[in-house]
Amino acid sequence: MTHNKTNYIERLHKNGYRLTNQRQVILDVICQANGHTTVGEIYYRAKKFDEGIDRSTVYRSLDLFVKLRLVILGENIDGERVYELVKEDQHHHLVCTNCECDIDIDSWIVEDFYETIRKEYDFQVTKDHLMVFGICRKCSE
Amino acid sequence: MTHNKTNYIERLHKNGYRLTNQRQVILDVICQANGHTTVGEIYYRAKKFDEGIDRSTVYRSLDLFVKLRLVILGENIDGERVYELVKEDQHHHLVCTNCECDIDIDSWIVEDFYETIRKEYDFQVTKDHLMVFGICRKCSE
DNA sequence: CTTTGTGCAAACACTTTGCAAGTCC
DNA sequence: GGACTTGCAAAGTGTTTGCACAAAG
Repeated sequence: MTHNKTNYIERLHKNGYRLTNQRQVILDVICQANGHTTVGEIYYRAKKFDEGIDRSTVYRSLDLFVKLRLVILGENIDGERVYELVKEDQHHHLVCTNCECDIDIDSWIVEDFYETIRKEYDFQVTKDHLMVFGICRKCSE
Repeated sequence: MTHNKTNYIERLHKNGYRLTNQRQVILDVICQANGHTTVGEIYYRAKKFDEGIDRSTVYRSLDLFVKLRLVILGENIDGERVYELVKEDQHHHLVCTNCECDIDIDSWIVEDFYETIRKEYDFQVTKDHLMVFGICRKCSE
């Protein structure tokens, strides 16, 4: 687990929520996935740690985590929701539609892009997590 | 209707598909919407022209239009599918999450961004239609 | 011991599919 | 006429909700 335990326990408690075993498991699973994971995958993996866990619990926990900004909600190219742990540094992704690999990109590239948009159109981009789809080097060879 | 009739009839016929009244209506409706429209909205509007039209027909037609590249499939910030007529020039969008306005942006801005990604990561972006969410000038005042 | 969270089951919304009847070319 | 399309109905998915019981603090 690379995620900081005390940090998210605190975040929950401060906001009047409790740390349950299920929430623990779900966070761990998202962390393990180390990238973008779908609800189905999270549920499937969570079952290995807690056989009795329910889909609704997964949905409810994910909603909560997003609200508390512990995880980020995005979409993959099929339009499915994908979840990912929040990290300290903003980052963005290049997702290959062929091999499904996921390359983190330096945020300056995206920042520059957003900055240009702000200058040209006076438009403040709020989405802090961009996913760009395409073909990676390996797959284009 | 700003869309070119002969053009899409030809496109259909060339690929062995027929122009039905329903398909006509659906294309017209997307054209009228003049921006991104959801399936629900398309269905709702199409009903005004053809009371008997079925949801499945809308879905099937949209799939076909996307396949024939007559319309583009995207997602709005809620993850819903949105459809839009293909225009000659590539373009991209700034969508305000507050007032829901939709600003077309010059494609050079996006091209530059994609080009940087290609140079830095050898990654060929394939998505030709980008939607960036944020707050527009009016709403930020 | 009080409040929050869970599992269960049912409801919901959105999308897809098989098929007989209808329609375009 | 023959292949392509449609409407209908039903089945799939994925997600949300109400409620009684369980668990956290």
